[in-house]
Amino acid sequence: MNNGISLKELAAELNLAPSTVSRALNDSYEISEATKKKVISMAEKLNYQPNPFARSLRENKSKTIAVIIPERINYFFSQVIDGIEEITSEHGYHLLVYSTHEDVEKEKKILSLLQNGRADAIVMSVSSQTSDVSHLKRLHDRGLPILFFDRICSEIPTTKFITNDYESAFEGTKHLIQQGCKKIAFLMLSKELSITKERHRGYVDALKMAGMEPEPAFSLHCCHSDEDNTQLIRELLLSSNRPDGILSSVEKLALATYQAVKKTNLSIPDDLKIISFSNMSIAGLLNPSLTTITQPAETIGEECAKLLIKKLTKPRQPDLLNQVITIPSKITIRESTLVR
Amino acid sequence: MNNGISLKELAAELNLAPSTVSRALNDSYEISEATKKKVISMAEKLNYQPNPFARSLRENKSKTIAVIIPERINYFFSQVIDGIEEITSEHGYHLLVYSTHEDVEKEKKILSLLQNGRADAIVMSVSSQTSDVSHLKRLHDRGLPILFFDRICSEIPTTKFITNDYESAFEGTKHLIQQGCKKIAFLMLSKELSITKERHRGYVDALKMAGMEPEPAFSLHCCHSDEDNTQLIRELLLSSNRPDGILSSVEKLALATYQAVKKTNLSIPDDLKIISFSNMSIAGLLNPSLTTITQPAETIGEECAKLLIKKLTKPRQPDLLNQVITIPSKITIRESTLVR
DNA sequence: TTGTAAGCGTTATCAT
DNA sequence: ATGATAACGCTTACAA
Repeated sequence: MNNGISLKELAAELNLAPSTVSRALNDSYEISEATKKKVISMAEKLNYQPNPFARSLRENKSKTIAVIIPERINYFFSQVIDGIEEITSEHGYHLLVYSTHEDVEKEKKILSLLQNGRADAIVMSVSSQTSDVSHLKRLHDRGLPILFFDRICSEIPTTKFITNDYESAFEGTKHLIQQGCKKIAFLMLSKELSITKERHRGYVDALKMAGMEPEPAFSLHCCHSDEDNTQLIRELLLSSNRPDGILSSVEKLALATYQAVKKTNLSIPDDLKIISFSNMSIAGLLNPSLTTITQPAETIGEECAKLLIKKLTKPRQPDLLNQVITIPSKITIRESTLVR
Repeated sequence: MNNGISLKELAAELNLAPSTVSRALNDSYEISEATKKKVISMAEKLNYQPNPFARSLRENKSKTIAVIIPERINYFFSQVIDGIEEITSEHGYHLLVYSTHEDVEKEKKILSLLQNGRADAIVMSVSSQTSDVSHLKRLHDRGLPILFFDRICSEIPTTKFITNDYESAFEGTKHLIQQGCKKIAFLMLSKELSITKERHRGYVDALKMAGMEPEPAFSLHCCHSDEDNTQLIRELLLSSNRPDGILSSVEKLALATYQAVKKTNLSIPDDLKIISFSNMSIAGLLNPSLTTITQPAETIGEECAKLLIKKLTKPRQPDLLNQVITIPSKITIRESTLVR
C-alpha cells in the first residue's frame, strides 16, 4: 500500500534539509518559530505521517506494549485491557494482544516472539500451566520490562498488581460459614497459580478459624474444559459426602457449578451455597443471582499502564521495583448464598 | 533493553558477509547447503532474532494486522478475535487490537494512526456512531486492505463477513409471533448500523407476513449506557401500550431488558417474551434462560483471517472482492419465549 | 538557525 | 557461491 510521503519528500517540498524538518516536527529548540510553522502546516497539508518502523529502528523503541492473557472470552481480562488501553493510548502506545489459551507452550512461543524488541514492555497474567518460568526470566534478564497482574510470578523480581486474594477468600469463606455451610469446597484451576495459592490459604484459614478441618477431597482441581469441569463438579455434588458450600476461585468454575447443579436435583442456595470470584456484570441476572467477589479489573489495568508509561517515557528510570501492589476486591452478596 | 545480536554480528562470528548470512537464513537457493547449516546452527546457538523494524522498513510490511472493535467486554467480539488470532498466529502475524468504545471520534483517531503502515491490514466492525465513512474510505483508497465483519460498511468496496441477519431476525420474530406475541418491539443500538438495518427489515417483514403493523414507538433506539438503556426499556414496558414481545438486535439490550423487567412487576416469559442476538455461553443460566440467535463468531474471525492471509502472503493478489459473505446464525429456544 | 552525513538492521542489486 | 554496497525513513552528532 501507499504509505504517503516521506520526510525527505516533505523536506524537498519545503526546500529544507530533512534534518531541519525532522527537528521542526519534533519541536526542537534550535528551529525558528517561523520555519516550525511552515513545516507543520505543510506536513498537515500533505498529510505527512512518520514511518513508525524507521523511527523504531532508529530509536530502538516500538511504542508498543504486549499484553498476554490466558483467555480472551473473560470479563476480567477484557476489563483489564480496557484499563490498560485507556492510559496507554493517550501516550501514543499501541497494544499487541495475545491469548495463551491457558497453554504454556503457546505462552513460550509468544514470549519468544517478543525477544526482538517488537514490544517495549509486557503486561501479563500467566497461564494455569505455567510453573517453570525460565521463558519469563529470560526476557526479564534481557531488560525487557515485564509487569504481572492477577496471576503473578513471584520468581521474577518486578512489580505485580493483584487484588487482596487472601482476605477476599477468607471473607468469602467466612460468609459461607455464617450462612450455615458446614462442608465447604474450594474450586481451583491449577495449584501452581498464584491466585490459587492465596485464595486457598484464605479459605483454609477461615475454615480453621471456625474450627473446621479442610477436607482434601473438597479442594477440587479443575481444568480448562467447561464440559470436564461440569462433570467433575457434578461428581463432587453426587458423592455421599457432598459439600453444602462452594468458594470458586475463578468465574468459569462458578458457571460450571451452575451447569452441574442443573444436572442434579440439588438447588442453589438451599442445598448448596456458592460464592465466586467473578467480574460478570450480569451476576445478578443468573438463576439464582450469584454472590461475587469482584476484582477492580479496570483499575488494575490502569495502574499497570500508568507505572509502565512512567517507566518508559521518563529517561533513566530505575527498574520496576520487586513489589506486590494490592487493590482490594468487593464482595456483593446475592441469592446464591441466601438462607431461606 | 538488550535486543540480542544483529545480523552483522552473527556474520562476523561466522566470518561471512551479512548478505550471505541473510540469504542463508532466508533459505536462498544461491547458498550452499554447507554454509546454510553452519549459519543456522550458529544463529540458534547465539539466539539470533531478526529485528522486526529493520525488516519492516526494508520490506514495507509489518507482519501485523489491526483489529478494531466497538467494545472489548463482549462475547461476540472476543470470540471473533480468538478466531482471527487462531489463523494469523500460525502465519507469524501479530494482532494490534483497538476498541473504539462506540465512539466514532476514537475510531477516526485509531484509523489515522494506521495510515503509516503500522499494520498490513485492518479487520473491523464499525462503531454505532459511524455514518460518515470518509475516514475508512481514505485508508481503503490508499490501498490498505480493510475487511469488515458484522457491522459492515457498504460504501467501501471490499469483502464483508456477516451472519444472515435478515433471516435470523425474521425467524426470531416469527418465533415470537408463534408463541403468541401480539405487540413486538425491536431494540437497536443505532439506526446507522448495518446490522440494525438488516435485522429491522427481517423484523418488519415477519410482522407484515403475519398481518401485523410495525408500530414506530416499538422500534426502540437505545444508546451505549446500560443504565440509560435500562431506563428507556423500563419506560417502554410501563407505557399503557406496552409490548408483549421483544427482539433485541444486540446482546447488551437483552440484558438491559432483564434489568428493566426486574424493576417492574412484569415477568418473562409470562408478560413479555424476548429473543436476542447473543453469544453468551451462559444464556441458559439466566433467569429465565434466554432464547438466543447465536452468531458464528469464531468462524467469522477465522474466515476473515484466512482471506486476509491469502491476500497478504500470495504475491500479486487482486484487491479484496466487493462482496458480502454470509455465515448463518443459530437459534436456540429457551425459557424466555416459552408459553406456559 | 540550518545543512551534511552517518547509522539503526535488514534485504536486494550488482559485482566477483 | 559469496561479498560489497545501496537503500528503506528516520534522528542525531557534527559542521557551517
